[in-house]
Amino acid sequence: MARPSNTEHRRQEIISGLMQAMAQNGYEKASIQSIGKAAGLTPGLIHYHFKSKLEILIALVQQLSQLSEQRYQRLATAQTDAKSLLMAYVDAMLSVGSGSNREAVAAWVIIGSEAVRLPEVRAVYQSIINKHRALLEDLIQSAAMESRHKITSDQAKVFSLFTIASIEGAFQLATTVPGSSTGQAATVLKQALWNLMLTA
Amino acid sequence: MARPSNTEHRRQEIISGLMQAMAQNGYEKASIQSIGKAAGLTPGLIHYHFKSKLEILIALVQQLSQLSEQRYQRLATAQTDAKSLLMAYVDAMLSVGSGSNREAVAAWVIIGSEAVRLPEVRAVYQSIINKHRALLEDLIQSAAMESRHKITSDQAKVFSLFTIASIEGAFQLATTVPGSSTGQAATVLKQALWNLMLTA
Amino acid sequence: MARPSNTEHRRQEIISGLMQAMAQNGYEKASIQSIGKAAGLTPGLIHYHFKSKLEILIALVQQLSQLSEQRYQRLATAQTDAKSLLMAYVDAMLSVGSGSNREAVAAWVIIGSEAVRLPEVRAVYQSIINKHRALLEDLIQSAAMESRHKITSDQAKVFSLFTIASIEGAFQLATTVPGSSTGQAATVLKQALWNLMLTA
Amino acid sequence: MARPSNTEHRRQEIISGLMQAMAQNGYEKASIQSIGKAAGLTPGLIHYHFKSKLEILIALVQQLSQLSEQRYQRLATAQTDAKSLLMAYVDAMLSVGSGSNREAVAAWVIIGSEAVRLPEVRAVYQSIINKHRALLEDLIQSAAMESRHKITSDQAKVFSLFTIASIEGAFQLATTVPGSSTGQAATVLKQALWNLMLTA
DNA sequence: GATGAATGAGGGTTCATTCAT
DNA sequence: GATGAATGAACCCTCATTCAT
Repeated sequence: MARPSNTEHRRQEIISGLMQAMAQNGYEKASIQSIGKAAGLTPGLIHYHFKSKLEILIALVQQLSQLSEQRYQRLATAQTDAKSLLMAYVDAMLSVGSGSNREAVAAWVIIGSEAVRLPEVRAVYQSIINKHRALLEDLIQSAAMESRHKITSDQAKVFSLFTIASIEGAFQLATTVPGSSTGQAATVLKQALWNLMLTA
Repeated sequence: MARPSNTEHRRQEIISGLMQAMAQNGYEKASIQSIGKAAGLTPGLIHYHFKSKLEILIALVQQLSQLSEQRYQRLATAQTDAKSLLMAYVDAMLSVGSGSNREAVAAWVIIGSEAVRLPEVRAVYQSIINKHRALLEDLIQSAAMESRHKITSDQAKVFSLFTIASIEGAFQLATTVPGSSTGQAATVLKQALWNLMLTA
Repeated sequence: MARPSNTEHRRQEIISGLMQAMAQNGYEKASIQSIGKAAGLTPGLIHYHFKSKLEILIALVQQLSQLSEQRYQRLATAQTDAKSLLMAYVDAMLSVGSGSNREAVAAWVIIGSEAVRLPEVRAVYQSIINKHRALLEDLIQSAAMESRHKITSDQAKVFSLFTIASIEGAFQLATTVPGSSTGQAATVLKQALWNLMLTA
Repeated sequence: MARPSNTEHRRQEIISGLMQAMAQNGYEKASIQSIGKAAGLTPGLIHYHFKSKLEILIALVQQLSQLSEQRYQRLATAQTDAKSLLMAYVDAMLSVGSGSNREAVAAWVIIGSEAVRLPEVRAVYQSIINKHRALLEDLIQSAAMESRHKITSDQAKVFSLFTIASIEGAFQLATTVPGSSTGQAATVLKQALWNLMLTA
């Protein structure tokens, strides 16, 4: 009797459409029209599934966050010691190679700058960053303990933020500067982070 | 009698107006009207001094770049050894404290994301980054030589990019995440960079 | 086995839904969605029972008219003399106290203004007003005769229109101006109307 | 040097355009396009002079209120006694005959119903009504005193509201019911009001 | 140099209505 | 009867840019 719902599927299409449009033109210039064209949907339908363009953006932010977390979880299961877990984190964040991921990285860079002005985006962005901070502090403390180094809580916090900053910056450069690769960034960051912990 | 030209002054006011408006609302939402309000000028006058809104943005990018270079030059003159020069570079980039500089940092973060989609901005952004890369490679090589460490050209390149990424990322976090400071970032980055060079 | 028709029940729910939505947002802003939400029905179902939104409005107009007529009939049966019938008419129109009736009054005020522009609404509205005019003229003539006053047909017409105008205006004020009550309006109108007839 | 401002003139054109469009199609259906067509202006220009459509409506409400007050002031200067002043008030409100005034009356009826749902309109509408209430109470008290009748403050209040209701209702009928004229309404209302005061 | 009115294109969003299920 | 996805047109509004003054 009732028509079956395809909302989840459509929402996913729309979110992907925004990601594509955003990677090319930024958020403001990613018009509902262009999102619709990328997703093969009409503007009216997009607003049937999302109340506003901002809501699509929020959904995209959350999805990108989930994907990177999944990448970490996948890499993490293979590790046995704490140091490897920490390194796996860096790899999970920066090992983005495929074509669709280029769009994801570009979208994430743009999200970072939208977080500057859009309170709703900023809120979600901050909560994601804070989740990463907490995770990283744990990883750093565990790795330090494992290798019998003393690290204060403050140092763990600072190293954690530094790690995140390096990753975000690597995304920025990877998106805008030819000849910069996130892969190399991962290698250096892992080295730098470990050095920091040893010399703390 | 012709009145004395105040073009340069006006252009400066307009550039500052864009910076303020952009720090609050991003580039796309920084309307000519809002730039005018921030600068105390009318829309018509803005287009008298700049052909287009994009031209103002380009001018702002160049100006912010010059300002950071001047900060470095000022710090550099006080240094005598190569390591100190390298450290001075990091400090110059990240020692941004005053209120008006908060706007500059926010504007720079937004510029980074506009570089993703606007070819003209990307071109200028890349040339700035490349200038920094070249400078940093020199600084790193010099500092390494000074302390009698061997660093390959490739390593210098990678360290240089990593340094820039960490700085850009620190700007991003400083603008969007409370509790993150560029000052702390400078301290850690200097430590990390020096460690990298020693263990290279 | 055919399921028993609930069309009449559904139609009634939809009409009530429009009344609620209209009282809050006016006719134009009473979307099919909002009517559906107020009635607990889906947009598709509403269009199954009504060809168009305008049709629902027409049905509401007629229903409100019937309700007020029923109120009059109920009050009228208790009266024995012509003057009391006339007063009962005024009371029936203006004695609207309960909460759901606040919505009815608001809806009626809005209907009055929709009658300005929508020919279909205007036609129904006019026929309702004309029915009231005819009834009132009769009531006035009867009451006048009963008390042995001579009233011309023209005077009856004018008094009748004046009465209706006072009632409609009382609705308008009751809906928009705090401190105005239809109850007080009824008292004064009855007094004024009777005076008019005596001094005619 | 500077271009002379024609804002006031344009604003007036726009307000008149809204009045025309509203009288025909109501407020919601009076699109910025249709207002522009009525005024010979482009939509963009309308928004240059008014921040929003609602702002135009508010301006129209205030203007209509001022016009009716001016009509009263003009009639009032010719009067010497209090009763005549009171009657002049009724005449000023209801003596609207010319073609452009038909539009004004229709617009006012629609405004009354928009006051039901738009808080900003309601606020202005209420303040206008309250100004009239205060004026009418004064006029009624003065006329009563002049003719040596005692009227309580409460009675004056109630008569004042009743008068306003009758006027608003007369507008409603004049706009939607053929054969109803505000002129006749004025005659009856004056008679009714005076009777009320004498028999109070 | 400077003003501010004016344009025109395009933006996000709403919504009555239709229709496959 | 009932659902809810889908459409397409229209709406209000924003804005970079132009230009007469």
